[in-house]
Amino acid sequence: MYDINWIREDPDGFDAALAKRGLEPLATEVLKIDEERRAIVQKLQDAQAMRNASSKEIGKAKASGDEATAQKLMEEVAQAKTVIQTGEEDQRRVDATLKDMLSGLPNAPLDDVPEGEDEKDNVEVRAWGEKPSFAFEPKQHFELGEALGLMDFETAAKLSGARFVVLRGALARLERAIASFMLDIHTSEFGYQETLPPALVRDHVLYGTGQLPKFADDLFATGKQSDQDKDYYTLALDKLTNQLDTDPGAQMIAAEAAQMRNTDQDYLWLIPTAEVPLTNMVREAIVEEDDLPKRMTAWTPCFRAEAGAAGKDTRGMIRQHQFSKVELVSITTEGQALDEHERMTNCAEEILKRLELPYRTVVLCTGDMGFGARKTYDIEVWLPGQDTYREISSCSVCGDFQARRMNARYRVKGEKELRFVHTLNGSGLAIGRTMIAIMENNQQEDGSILIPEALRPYMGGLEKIASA
RNA sequence: GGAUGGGUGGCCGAGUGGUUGAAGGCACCGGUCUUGAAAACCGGCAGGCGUGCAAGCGUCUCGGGGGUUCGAAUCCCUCCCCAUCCGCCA
Repeated sequence: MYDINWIREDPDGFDAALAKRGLEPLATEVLKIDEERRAIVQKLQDAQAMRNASSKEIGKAKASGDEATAQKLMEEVAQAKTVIQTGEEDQRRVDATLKDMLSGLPNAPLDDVPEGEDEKDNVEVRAWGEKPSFAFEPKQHFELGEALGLMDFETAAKLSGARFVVLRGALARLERAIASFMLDIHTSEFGYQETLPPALVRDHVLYGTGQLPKFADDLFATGKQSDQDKDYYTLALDKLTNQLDTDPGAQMIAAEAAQMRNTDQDYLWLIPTAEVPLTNMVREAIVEEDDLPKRMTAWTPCFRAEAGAAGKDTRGMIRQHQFSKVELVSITTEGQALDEHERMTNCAEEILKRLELPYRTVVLCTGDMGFGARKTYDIEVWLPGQDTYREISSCSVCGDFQARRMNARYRVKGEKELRFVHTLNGSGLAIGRTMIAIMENNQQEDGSILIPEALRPYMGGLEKIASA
């Protein structure tokens, strides 16, 4: 969410930010509405001031028994009332228009973010590790996993359809081992507090981090009131429409149906990432500057519907409706945010180093960045089976974009002033993709997989995953 | 799912129609005292929006929306949320 004051001060800067995102200029339109809004507010407040002053006078006049004056004032106030009523309606309307307009806009990229269309224009900032060489043709993770009998897409499809997987035995344990390993490092070495948040959240929480209102199609929603119920109430309303004028009973039923349809009670969303609950920990709160940065990490399942992504990465575990991830979130002051971004990215990279997995880090170009980000580093791990780098972590600094949506602020030390916190999030790392990388990089000619040294304590000392 | 009770400033908490934007306490900030600290005492301290160079002024906000009234934290309607007990349940 953009600061309207900033748009007023620097409309060209605002339009330039939108241009970087490939959007048409909007400043003129926004400022026109803003001006309209201020005119409405001014008029409304004048009327309210008059009403308030007169009301006090009425009180005094009545107290002193001056009924004539009181009566005259009351008539004046009655006239102001219509002005107030329409003014309030106008303000609500124009506030909503402005909010709709601004809340659908992606965050402004920082100046040092490269401009570009899509992932082709991302810029590599560093690479680490040596790609393994094989005396044989390296396989893809699903070939290895299925051959081992520990990765089963067919059974998963029976249970849940496409884009799910069943892991068994050592691979199932590997998921747990990787997650524990990551959490241990982030908590004991990097100062993140381990957190176990809910995986179901309310819609305003998703609005806070920016998934709603624009990306509802990428999410799974759950609820006791099903969509069919809603359709039912809608249908009932349609059927009743032509009876409404004549039948009071129909009116009552229609009112009830309308209410049921518009009620989102018990309606929750599955989180697409732990970023959502972790970042929202500070929503509607005022934190002390001394408590920042606040660092949290969580291992959670993540759920993504990704309606638009059909046909991409259909084989294997790369793109699933459910996967788990260790997430990093930092809540910082304005001044801390950029350093924290570098730090967080290093925390994520450190995991790959300890797992001895080659990777590169890229800066996403303006066209490839997520909705809420001002700058994003993607860490891409080398996958020899696919002969390519694949994203395994995404670390973003969001400025105060999410904080404005959440109304999350901090008190500047020694001052009265409140400011919006700055938020950052990063994967530290995606578990499934880490598993894939281990499998493909550490595969042996016989199809077995060497477990990285660092993980062996988490695997009960197991050194190699092989078929029984 | 059933029954009740609630939602007030950073936190706790008083307040049932007229200088109450809100007592009191805690926290925080400044000061007096002290070698220093604590304690004690004095003072300050809600947020948003509008306007103004600023001091300030105005306005809104006591969960959200609507209503009654000259006037609402206070009365009415409605929605949301929370807590407790019972039921169900890992």
